[in-house]
Amino acid sequence: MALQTITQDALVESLFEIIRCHGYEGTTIALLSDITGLKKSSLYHRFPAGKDDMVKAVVQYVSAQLQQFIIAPLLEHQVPPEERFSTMLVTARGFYSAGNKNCLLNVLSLGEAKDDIKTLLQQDYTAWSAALSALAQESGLTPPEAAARAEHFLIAVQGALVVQRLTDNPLTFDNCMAYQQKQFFRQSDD
Amino acid sequence: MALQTITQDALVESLFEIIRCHGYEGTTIALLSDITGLKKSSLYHRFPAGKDDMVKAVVQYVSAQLQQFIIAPLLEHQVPPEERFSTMLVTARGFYSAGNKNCLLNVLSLGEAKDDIKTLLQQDYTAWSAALSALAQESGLTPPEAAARAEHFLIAVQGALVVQRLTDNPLTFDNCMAYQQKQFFRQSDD
DNA sequence: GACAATTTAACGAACGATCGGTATAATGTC
DNA sequence: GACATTATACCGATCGTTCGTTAAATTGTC
Repeated sequence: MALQTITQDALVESLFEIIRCHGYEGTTIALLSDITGLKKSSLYHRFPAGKDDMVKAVVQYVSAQLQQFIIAPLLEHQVPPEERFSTMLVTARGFYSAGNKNCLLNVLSLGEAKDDIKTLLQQDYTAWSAALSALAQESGLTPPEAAARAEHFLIAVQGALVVQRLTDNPLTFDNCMAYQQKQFFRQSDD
Repeated sequence: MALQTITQDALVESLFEIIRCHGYEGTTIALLSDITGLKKSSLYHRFPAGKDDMVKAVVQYVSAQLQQFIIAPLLEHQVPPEERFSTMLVTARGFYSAGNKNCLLNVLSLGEAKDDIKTLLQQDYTAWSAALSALAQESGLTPPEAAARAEHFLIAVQGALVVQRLTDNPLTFDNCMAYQQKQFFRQSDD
């Protein structure tokens, strides 16, 4: 096999950064070619089904990352719940570059991506939410209240990313996450 | 003057609905033409500077709507703060169709819209946030805490819209707003 | 009020550029 | 030489945009 100039993983990682920044319609094959350094034909060699194939590979890559570095650590029963939550916050902060990079869930659910791609995004959200809900239940909350906390937190994540992008205030995400950490484990009051 | 087949206001309203749904790159002149009923060349007659001109008109239209129906009522000093907040929630719910329609602030800040357009969006966010902050101060909060409440609320709005679009759960927005109303006027606890 | 001159709105057709995609030839490695 | 990979060239379709024209309403002049 001839030597690959770039590994598939590194390539998908590049595609991911472009798509999360430019969205589905804003991401053109020419742009992908420019940034990855691979000519169009090489991209089509790697992804025979074209643009949708590339997007789907990126979504699957992100799903795997989410599962491995966010969801799995959330379910580590030997670690205290508060510590697992803090670990997740650190990981998520890195994933979103302290709130300066967009979430693929927002970007691709807005665009005209195909339905099977949107289904994958929905599954990612559901998985993250379920892990958070399980964590909240471990800390003593009822199932419905745990589900509400999980949803509130993920709403805060998505909202903080939007607002930070809107305002250029680099502390929006961090401030919001610090507040959410307190809220997530607060005493039940409603 | 030759008779207009559609008023400028109705035209901009149509453009707004298309752009908030398809985003900047996803909105093509052909699509605008199909939905408004005006041919492409007629759209250029109304908006000589082209697509950016149309987008800017939409943003200015939304800014005016925001000012008139959201911000001004928030600052009506003769009405109790809680009532003004409730009124805003009703208006915002209609504006976002109970969470089923996107916010232009999110959609256009993601796309490759020109910088002057993004500046307008930023001003809209700032104006809304400032009005909320003033309201929170009226209800007895310190300026920094009032600003934090305003930001938290707008983060919740943006986040709820993203999550509802992601999950197809039609109650996400309403549930989130009901929770935020309680949070906005709660006793200071941090 | 009659009627030419002007302005406005809308249109069909076409522009160059770029879109996503596809051949086919050249390259490099074993 | 076999074969995976990359490069060159090209395709039809669509992108945003511009042009030239027509029809209708307004304005100016008598």
